[in-house]
Amino acid sequence: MKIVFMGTPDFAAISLEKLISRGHEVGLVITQPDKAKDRGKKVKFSPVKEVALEHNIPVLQPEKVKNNQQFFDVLKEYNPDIIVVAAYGKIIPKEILELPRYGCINVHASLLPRLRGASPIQHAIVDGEKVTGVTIMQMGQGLDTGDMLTKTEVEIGDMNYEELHDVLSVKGADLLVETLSLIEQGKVKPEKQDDSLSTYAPMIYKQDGKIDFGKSPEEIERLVRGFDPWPGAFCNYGDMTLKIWHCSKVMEETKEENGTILDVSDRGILISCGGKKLLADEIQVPGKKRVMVKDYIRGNSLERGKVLE
RNA sequence: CGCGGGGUAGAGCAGUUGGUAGCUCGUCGGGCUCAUAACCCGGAGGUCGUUGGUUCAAAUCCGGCCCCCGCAA
Repeated sequence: MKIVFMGTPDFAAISLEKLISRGHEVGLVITQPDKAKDRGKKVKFSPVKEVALEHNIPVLQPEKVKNNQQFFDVLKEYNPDIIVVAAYGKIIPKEILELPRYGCINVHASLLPRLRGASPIQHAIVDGEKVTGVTIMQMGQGLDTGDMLTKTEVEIGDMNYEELHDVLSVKGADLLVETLSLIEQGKVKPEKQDDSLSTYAPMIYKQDGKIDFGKSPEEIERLVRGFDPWPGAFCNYGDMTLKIWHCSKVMEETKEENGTILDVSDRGILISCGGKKLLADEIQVPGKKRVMVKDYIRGNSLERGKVLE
């Protein structure tokens, strides 16, 4: 089958790599335009573009895919049998979805209909899901609402965002290869999503990592874990931003104001939250690397009694 | 040229009116103790990111380069 691949970040790059290594005919790759990111405004290629270049596959980076006749014409001329989409980053118009013989399929990192949207991996953790996974679906109208073709499950356990992301990206790539072969053999059985069971995983912004100490230790721990390593959960210690990279819940009660530093020791910072306690043992301050609290307090001080906001 | 912080013993930090470096922890050895993440004594461990320059003398002043990180995108 002639395949067009549309994707942008690492999650998608893993799938693209897999397709190529399994000998699939990927003749065209679509990814987001290069952007000046990070310090010093360096222009970086998307991971998907890197993989495509490595294998000498033509890359297109249209600013927009909707109402872009020129782009549409190129796709039409290539005449793919199927378009594989994985975390592309833009809504794909109906005319493109209907262009290939087998339409467009999407690799989505959740067990649909749960966690539809832009950041299913982080939210799987933050929302407290026990199990998540990858769903390959036929793309149609609506956001991640298409018919499901195949699924694979993963138990979250105590994985953080990065670990879960890595597991899902590999599982997703494997599932994609399997699914393509099922499609070729005409063995897929599309299954409708039950909208009543759906949840939504909206795009994550840095500000979403702000810790609300009014929440329970469990919720805060999930936020910290789900946002590790990006964008990270943080709070304010005086006028300094304090990121918390790892913490655990302590099931003792306290009547101290939420956010109060109850104790500081080699074990970590004991913080009052939601009437209970949270022990943060790995932190980071501006300009420094993340570090265990026991190391941080060797040369820095954290005042007991101070209230984190 | 986006703004900014930083690279000093294994770890976290101090030391910038220039005079070859110090603290806490860890580590090694010894002591005390029923015992200890406690306490006492002693030791090892540092080309002060790199490279030029100024100087009698540079971690400390000046220039280039490398690397790490926060913000903003």
